[in-house]
Amino acid sequence: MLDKRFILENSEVVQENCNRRGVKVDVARFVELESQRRKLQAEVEELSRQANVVSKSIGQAKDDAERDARKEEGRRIRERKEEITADMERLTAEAGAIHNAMPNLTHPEAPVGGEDASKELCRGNAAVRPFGFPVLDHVQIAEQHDLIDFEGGARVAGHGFYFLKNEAALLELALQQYAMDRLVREGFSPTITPDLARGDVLKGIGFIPRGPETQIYSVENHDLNLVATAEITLGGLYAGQVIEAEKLPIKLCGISHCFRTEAGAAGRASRGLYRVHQFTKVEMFAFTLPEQSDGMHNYFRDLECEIFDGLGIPYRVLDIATGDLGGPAYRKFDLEAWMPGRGNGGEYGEVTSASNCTDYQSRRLDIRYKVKGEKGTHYVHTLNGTAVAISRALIAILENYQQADGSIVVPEVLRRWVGKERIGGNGI
RNA sequence: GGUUGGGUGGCCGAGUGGUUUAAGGCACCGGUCUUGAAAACCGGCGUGCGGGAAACCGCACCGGGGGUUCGAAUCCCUCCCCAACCGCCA
Repeated sequence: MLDKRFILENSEVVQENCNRRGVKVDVARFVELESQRRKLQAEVEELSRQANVVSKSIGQAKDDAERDARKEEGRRIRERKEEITADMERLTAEAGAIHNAMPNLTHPEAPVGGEDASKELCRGNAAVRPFGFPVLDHVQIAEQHDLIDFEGGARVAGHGFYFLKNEAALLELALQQYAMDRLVREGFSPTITPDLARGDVLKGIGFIPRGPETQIYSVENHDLNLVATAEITLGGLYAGQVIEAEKLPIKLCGISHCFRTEAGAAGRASRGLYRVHQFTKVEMFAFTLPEQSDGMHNYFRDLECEIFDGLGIPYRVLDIATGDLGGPAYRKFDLEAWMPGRGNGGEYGEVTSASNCTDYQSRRLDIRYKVKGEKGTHYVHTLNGTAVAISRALIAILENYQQADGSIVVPEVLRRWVGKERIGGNGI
């Protein structure tokens, strides 16, 4: 959510920003409604002031006649106030709907355009391997080694659910350990987060908890929803709080299960583990001072690169174009890992995403900071980034590390947790 | 799931219809004292919105919403949340 005063004073900038991001918003209409609303608010406040004066005078009235006259006057003033308040509330509702639809401002360096305009910034250390044998995709590999049971998942919970088995289960734990271990050494506070959250928290982060378009599973008869990412719970952790400035930046990392309905995603490339209703993710989150958020964003991106370089997986880094940014993001970097079994001869597939949401989420969640000795408070900046989304990382590992003999080499950094160097093949 | 008690400023906490302009304390800021610090003392100090160059002024805010009243932190209704205990349970 943008600062209303900023919108009023910079309506052309805001309109231009919405256009670039492909969001249809009538900023001029908002300015008109909001200006009118402010006028009415001033009137309401003036009537309140008069009514307060009258009420106070009643306590000191000399006799009943005067008291009754004053009461009547107070009643009249408040009636008029009610009428104007009703008008004001109509304007507030309409202006609020427009305000709510406005996306965040955009980083000046973010490439302008649609999805195709996203710009490749760099590639990882590992080169794409030449395979001298027919490449299998992760579904085939998993079947060969009894690693994933999609049929069992479907029987229990329907399409999009699965059981990880054997080394795949160990790999999930290993990836969690690997990512958490790395982040803790960077000074992140490790957390295990709730997998459900209240509707207000979801909305504050920028998700829509209910309704036909929702990506979120919600629990019947409760204001609770299965989280789509630990970004929701980590961001919500400080909702309504005022943080002392010297405690910033706060860096958290959290493990959660992530649940997504994937409504409307039917037909898109989604074989196997790529697009599922549940997966596990290690997430980074930070609360920062405004001047720290750009640096923190680059830091998140670099950590994601380090993590995938450590796994030895080829990837590219994208600076996401304006038209493809979600509402809260000011700028977003994605890592796309090379998935040799994807598409026809391999494709890059998104494995992580790091967003700087500036004060867009903190305004909705009411997360502020206070500088010692200064008056007033300011909104913090929030950032989130994927350390490891297990399901997609598994795809990349299985497909990139497959060998001519059908075995899969376990990435070196994960061996201490998986307990072996190779899945299948000679090592069976 | 049951019972009881709660929700008041950054924190603790008083406050049963108008002397509350939300007491008091902690923390914080400034000052006096001191070689320095601590202590003590004096003063300041909530958030948001609007107006103003500023000093400052106005309005709103005591979990959310609604109601009674000239006037509500206070009374009524309703919802939410938190805690403790009991039951069940990994």
